[in-house]
Amino acid sequence: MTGADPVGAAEALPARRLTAKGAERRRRILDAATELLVSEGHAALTLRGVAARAEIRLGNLQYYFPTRGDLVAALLDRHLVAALDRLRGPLAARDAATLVRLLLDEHLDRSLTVLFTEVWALAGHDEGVAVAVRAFYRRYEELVAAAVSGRRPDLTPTEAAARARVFVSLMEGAALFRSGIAGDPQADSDQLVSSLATGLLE
Amino acid sequence: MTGADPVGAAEALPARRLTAKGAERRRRILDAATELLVSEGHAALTLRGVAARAEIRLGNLQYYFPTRGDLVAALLDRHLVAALDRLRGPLAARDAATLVRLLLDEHLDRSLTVLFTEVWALAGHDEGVAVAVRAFYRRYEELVAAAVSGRRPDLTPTEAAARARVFVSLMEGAALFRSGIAGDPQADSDQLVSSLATGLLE
DNA sequence: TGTACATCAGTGAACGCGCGTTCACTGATGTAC
DNA sequence: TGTACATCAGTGAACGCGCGTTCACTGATGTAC
Repeated sequence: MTGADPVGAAEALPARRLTAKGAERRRRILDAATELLVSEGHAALTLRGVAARAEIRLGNLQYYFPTRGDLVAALLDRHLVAALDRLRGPLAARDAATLVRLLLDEHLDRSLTVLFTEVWALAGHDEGVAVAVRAFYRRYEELVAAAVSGRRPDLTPTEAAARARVFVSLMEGAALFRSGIAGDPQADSDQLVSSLATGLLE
Repeated sequence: MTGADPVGAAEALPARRLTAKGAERRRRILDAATELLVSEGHAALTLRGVAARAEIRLGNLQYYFPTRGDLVAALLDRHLVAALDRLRGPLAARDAATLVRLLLDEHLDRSLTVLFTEVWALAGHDEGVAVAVRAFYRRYEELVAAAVSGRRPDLTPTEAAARARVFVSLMEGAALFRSGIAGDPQADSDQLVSSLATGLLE
């Protein structure tokens, strides 16, 4: 997937207009691919498997995604865009503690975390994916930095950016321990994460 | 890999004595497999690829690891044990700030982090791997909790455990942003991570 | 020290299977006049 | 409203390839007497 575009850039399909039906089918294919990726992993994400889960023929799938690389690129793009969208609500919260709670609540969704572990693993071996992933986190950090600066106008942009990065690090690390992958949620550490994260924001 | 043993348990090979030469060859095979896993990812970890990199024949590889599952299980075991071993030095440091610095220095090794993203992804789809990974992090947390309790005997075991988990979360999250996967090291955020982590220890 | 034998280590060919991809084709839908 | 045609959508068969695994076999090494 070399040359994948950064977050939200043009999709992987060659220029071609899609009818409403075509767009809907494309969505169903990506839904099926997501399910397969989350439940079985990247190695099990085969074109035949996706087609079967989307209840279409292999050839039809390839009409929308000519190669496996096209499918993976579109899948990555979709989920990075969706993840950024999910951030906007919580980040708009007035109260810092509420902001943190909303973000942490989302991290309890195991399938989201499983998906991101796949993305991280992919980024480790594919520079195109890595570029998109780093662009995603840059945006994530910028959004958090803006939330910090809004609360603490006395901080320099550099200080706010550093807090933002540590905030995101803590959140991503905590996700591993709250999704069942590296551990299961614990009330005491959840509270400590919350207070640390809240402290970074204000 | 269903039924993988927890960290450091018996290896995946059927009971069979290994000569010094056999043990050495087994080590070389796991070295080759590690290189391949880090550079190309789990999907590219094929028996033929490992054999080629270890400069042995496929059949010879299968003498040591009859199935791919055996190889992956042994690889996982080796690296979880090695990761725990790497912790013991830093965790024995007298000074909390030194402890944190030593741990963070290790996280700059990109290949170690890439390896762990693969392990996390694997754990997301394979309950056997997940059991081993959770056991690993339980040990990791216990070691950190002991380091906390040594410095802060006034804390209850529960409080020390919560601090330990948050400490490990922060470290794992920071690894993503200091290995080039989700971002590249930044002096300001590195320092903030250090002070937060140090604060959790004392 | 020699010999017989068990076990360890390594070889090479073959297997069936699922993979991504290619391709020629048919049918459905939209559009221009 | 009808007709011709381009484009969109979907089908089905086939391809070559690399995969994990099986197996019969040979050679090297260790061990018991």
